[in-house]
Amino acid sequence: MPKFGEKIRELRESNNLLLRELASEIKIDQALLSKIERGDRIATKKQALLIADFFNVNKEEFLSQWLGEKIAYELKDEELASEALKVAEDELEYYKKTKKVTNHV
Amino acid sequence: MPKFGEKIRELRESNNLLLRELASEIKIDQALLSKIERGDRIATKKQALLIADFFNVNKEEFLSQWLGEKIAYELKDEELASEALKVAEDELEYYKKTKKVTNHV
DNA sequence: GATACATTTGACAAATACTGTCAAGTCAAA
DNA sequence: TTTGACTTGACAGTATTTGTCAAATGTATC
Repeated sequence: MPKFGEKIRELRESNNLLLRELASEIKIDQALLSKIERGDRIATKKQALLIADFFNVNKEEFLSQWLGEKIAYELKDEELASEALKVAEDELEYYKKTKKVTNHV
Repeated sequence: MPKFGEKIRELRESNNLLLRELASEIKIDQALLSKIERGDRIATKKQALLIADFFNVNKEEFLSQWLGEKIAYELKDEELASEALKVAEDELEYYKKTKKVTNHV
């Protein structure tokens, strides 16, 4: 399932790094990185950014994949997932038009 | 913004119910219901179901709107929201094909 | 403007979910 | 059967979400 995790694994392997090595570069536990690559856990945004930086890949694209996977993960057991995604698109579209600003994190 | 909350409010008002009355019917605090209608809070799935039942509306459609709003709410401050939604669709699509079963809730 | 009623808002404790970590587990190659 | 790479499960600590209350705001009506 996890496109994002696969991508990380590809990057890591094509750079001849061990889990342990990449984990240490980005300062996370290798067990956690393993889970992220396998799609058992979703990386945090911060982790995704560290990885993008480390491999020097397109940040927007990488983060979109990260966020997309995060959503897919959340919806994986929902029967109405694809209908919901359409609703979400519409709502965000409409929301963007009205340019409303909400409480930021 | 909140299509889902608006929908509830329309249902409630067209049935001539006060916040307090609907809240009591579905056994939640009226302050919470107010927030849900206004999009300040996202209803739980259980709550969405109770409302659908109470008003006797199409459950699939209603839940899709609920879930869609939940996602939209989560993405409201993300710049890459729409790209991410596309990624999520692809991933779920691909996931569906492989029919893998994960740990259910 | 005072009263009455409906709704909204803010703050908070309690419940729930997420994160990182460790130790033990599997697996493959030598 | 040892070694090294990776995976898995369990758990404490932390962060987020949820429900609730009290106070605030709005809105007629007298």
